[in-house]
Amino acid sequence: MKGKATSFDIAHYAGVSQSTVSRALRNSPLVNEETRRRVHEVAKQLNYKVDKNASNLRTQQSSTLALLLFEDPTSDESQINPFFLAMLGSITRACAKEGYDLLVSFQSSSSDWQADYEDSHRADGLILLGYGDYLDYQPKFRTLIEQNTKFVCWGASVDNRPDLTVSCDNYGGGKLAAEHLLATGRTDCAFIGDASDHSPEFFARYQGFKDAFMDKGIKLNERKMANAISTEESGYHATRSLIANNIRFNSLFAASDLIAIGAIRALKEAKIKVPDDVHVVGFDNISIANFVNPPLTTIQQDTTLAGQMLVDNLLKLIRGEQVESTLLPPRLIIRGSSV
Amino acid sequence: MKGKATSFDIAHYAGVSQSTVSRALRNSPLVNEETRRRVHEVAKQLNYKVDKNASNLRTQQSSTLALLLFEDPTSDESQINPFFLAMLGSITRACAKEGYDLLVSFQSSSSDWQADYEDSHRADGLILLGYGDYLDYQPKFRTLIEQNTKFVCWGASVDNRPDLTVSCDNYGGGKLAAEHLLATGRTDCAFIGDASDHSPEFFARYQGFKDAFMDKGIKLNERKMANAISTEESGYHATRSLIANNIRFNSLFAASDLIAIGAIRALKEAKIKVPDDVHVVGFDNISIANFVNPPLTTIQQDTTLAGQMLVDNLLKLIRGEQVESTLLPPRLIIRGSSV
DNA sequence: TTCAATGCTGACACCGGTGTCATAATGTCG
DNA sequence: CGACATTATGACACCGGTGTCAGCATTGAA
Repeated sequence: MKGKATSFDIAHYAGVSQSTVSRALRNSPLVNEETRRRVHEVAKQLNYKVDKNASNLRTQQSSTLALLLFEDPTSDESQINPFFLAMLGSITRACAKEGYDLLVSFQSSSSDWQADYEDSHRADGLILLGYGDYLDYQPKFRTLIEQNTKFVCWGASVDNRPDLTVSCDNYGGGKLAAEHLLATGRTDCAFIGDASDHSPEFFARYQGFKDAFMDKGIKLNERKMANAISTEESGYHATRSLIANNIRFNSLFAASDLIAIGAIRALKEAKIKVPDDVHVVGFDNISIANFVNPPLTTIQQDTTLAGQMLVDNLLKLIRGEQVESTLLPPRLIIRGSSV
Repeated sequence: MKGKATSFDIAHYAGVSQSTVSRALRNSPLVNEETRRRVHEVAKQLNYKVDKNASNLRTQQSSTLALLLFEDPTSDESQINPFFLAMLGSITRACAKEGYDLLVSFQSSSSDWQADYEDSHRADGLILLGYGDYLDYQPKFRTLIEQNTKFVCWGASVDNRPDLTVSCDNYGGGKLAAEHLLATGRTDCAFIGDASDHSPEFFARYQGFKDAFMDKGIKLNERKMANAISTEESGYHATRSLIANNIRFNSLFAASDLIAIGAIRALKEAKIKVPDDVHVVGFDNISIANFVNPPLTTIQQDTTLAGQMLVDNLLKLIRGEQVESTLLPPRLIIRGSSV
């Protein structure tokens, strides 16, 4: 037998027609039990596997999803945000559970995506993942919707289409962080992140945080804020600039764990003790968080659930079913950096 | 226009035959420049994308590679080894550079792989990634070779087929670690990892380490060894058991960074200071390594190069070209845990 | 006995491209 | 001017499945 076996080969050896082979292998109720068994038997012997290309071509679907991972262009290419890697893991598993394959692609430039996976029938739908820059993405989202491309995205919301988004309750998470710091009595708080509306997720975290303080009648000092993107480096520099400007605080909320880790480095360097002098709270609960010194108190996002929801919602969209907006509950993880 | 445009639609609007469209879009030299331009023009207007399934079916190749990631079954599913995630990143990028898509799949059980990606024409070849259990994998490797499946693997070597493996020079890396510890005068050394031949990579690291000590006339004490798989937990427990058995040492070589991080936790818990009392050296240079306390001295594996080599070699195999065994040079990264 | 219903199977068109071959148009040279 | 090479194009088979429809045998009801 040269080359791979085809359904015709199976048909030949099983003494039936190719049509019957196709039906038998998909366990169609139309075929006789005895025939079905024989066909399966032969197929196994010849190590036959259905040709996905032929099958996909005929059925016009690929049972494959594509994951587009948007990286912060400023970050080092080998240093992918561990939070997204955790998401990648859960998405992969969710896909496998649903019998879908997953194509993974890193998108470095936000201007021209390689979003033709669906057009070219390589994937039935797209999952977009990244700390979104809300403003830049909208035009592209519109194009995707116009072309009737099925997609869901993490975090960044899509105008008028809340059903396309799965995200953590960032606002609620910010509140949790604030309430924890308030409970420990550290009310003089700094914020490192991006409180502009460019980064909607960070913005929501900040809002929740601020509002929780407001509820207690405490107003955050705007001067005790510094912008940072989600990298250790950026968190380090932002915190250093606060310190350099002689800004004092006894607690710090970072918009992500990576930022928090950078902040701790800056604090240590300035001989400011964590948690004695400053309590630190991060966001994400990436795996490193437990191993830094001191272990980082943080707001956990349930990546397993998130991946599952992204995949579930996307499959529903593909099947044309109704999807509801999805907001996942965050959870406070208390560790050494704040007690 | 209902549904997606096909090459026949382009043909219609460009006033040529479908054959010509196909040729024009692939920039065949057979088609007239003017015709080519017109076809491209129409295709762009209709947002036409070649149907990958049809194309793949005809050409019998998929311009897709599949990555099978083998997880340590004992590790928590949400905690994927960061080293592999770094590899995943570089492999993805290498694939993109070569114009290949990448299918990602996690394999949890080592007994029955989902290795039918090639049989079903979903991928042209496989990349196997994991801290391999040499003995278990060999039969499966043989099957793959028998079925003429194109694959390369990281770390684990394949009987008689060195060309199928890309790995770090683990032996040399072990030596580097040893020489560094020797240079700092810490000759009373413990090893945490797996020095059996079940884990060939760890074994090679240990061999190199041991031999470097031998070269200086120092024989490692077999009692100062503990088995661990590549997780923080496992490293922690292994180290704790050494301490519990009252085994003393002034330096420690861990077969991986995760193990080293666990070891440091155990040491700290026992009030043993790093690096004052014990120097610690890990292996991998995962991104966490720089952020633990103290920052971890380690042996770096060049994941960018590794990913590139895996992809390059696999593509060569697919094209039927000769491939040579590939051993990547490790590099010592000195940080606070050993100075 | 006749006809309809049921169960099972085979023939065949079709999915949307790619590659081969035939052919028409144009140019070149002795 | 005829023989032939060159260039550009169209017709058509083909990749390996899936879905539809027709056909045949068997069974049951009228």
